[in-house]
Amino acid sequence: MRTQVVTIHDVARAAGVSPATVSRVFNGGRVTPERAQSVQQAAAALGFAPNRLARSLRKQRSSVIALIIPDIENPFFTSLARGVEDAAQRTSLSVVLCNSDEDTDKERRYLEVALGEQMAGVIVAAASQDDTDLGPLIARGVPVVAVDRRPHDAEVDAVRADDRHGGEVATRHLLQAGYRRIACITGPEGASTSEERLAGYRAALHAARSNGAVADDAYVRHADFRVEGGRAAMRELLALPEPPDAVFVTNNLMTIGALDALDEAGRTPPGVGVLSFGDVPWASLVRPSLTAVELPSYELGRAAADLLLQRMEGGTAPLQTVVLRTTLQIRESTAGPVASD
Amino acid sequence: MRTQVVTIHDVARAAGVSPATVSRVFNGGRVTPERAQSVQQAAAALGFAPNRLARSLRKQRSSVIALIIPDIENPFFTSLARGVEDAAQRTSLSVVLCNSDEDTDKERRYLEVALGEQMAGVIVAAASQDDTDLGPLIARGVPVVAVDRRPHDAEVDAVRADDRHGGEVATRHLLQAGYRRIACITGPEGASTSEERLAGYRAALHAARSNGAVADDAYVRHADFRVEGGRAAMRELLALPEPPDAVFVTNNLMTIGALDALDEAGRTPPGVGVLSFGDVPWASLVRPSLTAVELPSYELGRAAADLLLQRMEGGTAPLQTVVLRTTLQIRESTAGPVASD
DNA sequence: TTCAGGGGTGAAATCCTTTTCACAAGCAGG
DNA sequence: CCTGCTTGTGAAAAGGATTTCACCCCTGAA
Repeated sequence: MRTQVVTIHDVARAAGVSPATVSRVFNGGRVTPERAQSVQQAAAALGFAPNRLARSLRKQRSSVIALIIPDIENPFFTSLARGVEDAAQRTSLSVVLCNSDEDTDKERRYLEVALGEQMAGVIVAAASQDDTDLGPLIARGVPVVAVDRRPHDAEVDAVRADDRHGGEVATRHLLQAGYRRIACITGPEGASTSEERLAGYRAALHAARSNGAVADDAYVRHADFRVEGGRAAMRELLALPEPPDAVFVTNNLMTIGALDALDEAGRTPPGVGVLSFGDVPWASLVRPSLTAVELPSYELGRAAADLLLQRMEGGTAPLQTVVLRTTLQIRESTAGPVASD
Repeated sequence: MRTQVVTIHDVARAAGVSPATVSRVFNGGRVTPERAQSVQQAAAALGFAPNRLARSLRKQRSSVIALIIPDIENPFFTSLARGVEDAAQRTSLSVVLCNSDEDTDKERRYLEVALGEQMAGVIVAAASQDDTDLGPLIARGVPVVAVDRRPHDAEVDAVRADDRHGGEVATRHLLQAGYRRIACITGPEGASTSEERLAGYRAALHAARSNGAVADDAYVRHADFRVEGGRAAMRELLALPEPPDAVFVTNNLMTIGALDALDEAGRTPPGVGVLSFGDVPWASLVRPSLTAVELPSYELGRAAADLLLQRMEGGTAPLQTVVLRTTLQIRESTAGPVASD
């Protein structure tokens, strides 16, 4: 298993030119056509593949961009990743995905990798609002775009959904459907999406107080954006002396858990209203069908990548925050409480 | 936005030593404790982060491994990715994920990246049995492990499931449940998993011919391992003059599509038996519950990573193929055809 | 006292490209 | 015929780490 590497020197020698010329052939310098051709031939014959490390080292910039997401098992993020990929596809950049697992340590390591590997750009859905430190990347001049979640005080371009507004619309819908004791299962306290969606929920409830709506923090649960967390939170809510008659769950996976817990307790929507922020994966299989705030996951990725590419091309426009709209899809799970309940 | 990079030289100067000594401090060479400490301090003070490109260039090997998967939106692969990550976690290696999207061109590009970036190792679930060329990586001495799908004639370690056996067991179960016109929706012709699961299905049917089972290739459909493909294939099957009374679908996403198509046609399991190879994501929400061949996705990733790490540590053992067992989980969707059907 | 051996150190080579710089040749215009 | 420009080219520097090699100093054994 010989590790015989073919370098630009070998190609140069074979083609009877200097390494500089070979480099120019591959990078669009001026070379006479015939010479270029003989270089091409030599390279092909020898099976030359440029050493990207050397290239990146010299150019001070590699040709891959990193996408750091907090949960690779959440279809929302994989769809977002597709958006990023498709946008990057049109350039010569490759996308590598890093899964921080909602763990700021893992995330830090990946950020270090991105910095140390001189990646051309970074798109990050931050694991934490506070502990995600984009400083080194920014100081080094690496373009960074925050997507979905916004790190607290970082000076970066951002692409996100209108979380607060979505939360408000969702909660108003539950109120209109006749639910009164509306609970909220939201994500970890550090995440901007958690907070904003919760804020929207609170605002809607607050506005409807005179209407008999119950605004009580006993109905608010912070979980971890995962199935298990949603299940546990829902169990807790169902165990309250006066259980909620509806629940607004701020992410898709937790909704799955919540539905499981409901099922376990023998309750089903819309007897207990269930509204998910973000579509549940393969929602078509779920009965009754789920009302959800539709989150433009793919477009978020797409927009983030576009913004990044723009920035990489040297755009000096002031920092932007792009906010994408969510839309409420009303389905069966929020048809209203049953009379006897 | 100054790109002031702190190099090992700067640290050396600040600590009053040579760059070689700084390198030794970070890589475990012999250095007197006090000197080591002053280097640490200088590095911390300057915010030194080693340039991983330079390091990898010199060492001829980077410290990231690539995992190339064909569909990032398939929970099977994301779970597998978790397995790989968790195994790599215990080392100093980082995992980057590349999504080939079942596209051999995209896959080729990622393989080039892996080669050009001198990645420490590659785990690949090949998009194609024939067009996936691992040759250059292998020639270069990069450890490679094939997972789930096996490229045709590549000389690599492999980790996969007992696809053929699983397919046979699944089909036998459908036969025992009383189904007779059993269709099979399988994946693209190039993929080893498609072929093997199909082979298992055929073997089981063949063995049961005397029993009234119909073994007819009109009941076999090749699709693309995605939801849409499964839906389209199921529609075709339902449009046959004599539609099948059960279907064995060789992957999870296609099963979702098939269920959609059944629903659309007003048919439901177990009236039409449905058996999925690979668990459907969040199967707990699906009614009736689905019989499935459970695929040890996480363990496949884990085992592949372990094998890779072993190989990277210079194991010179002969090439291995690890086959992990699948288990049939019998649930409601294959309870047997209704009498009138 | 001398010599062997080993630990700690720095200078310099090395990894492989890209890019700068200098130079030569060719050509047009004066 | 000479100047000035444009092109094409190769030598060499640069990018930032690791690693080899030579060296010094010290200890322990002969």
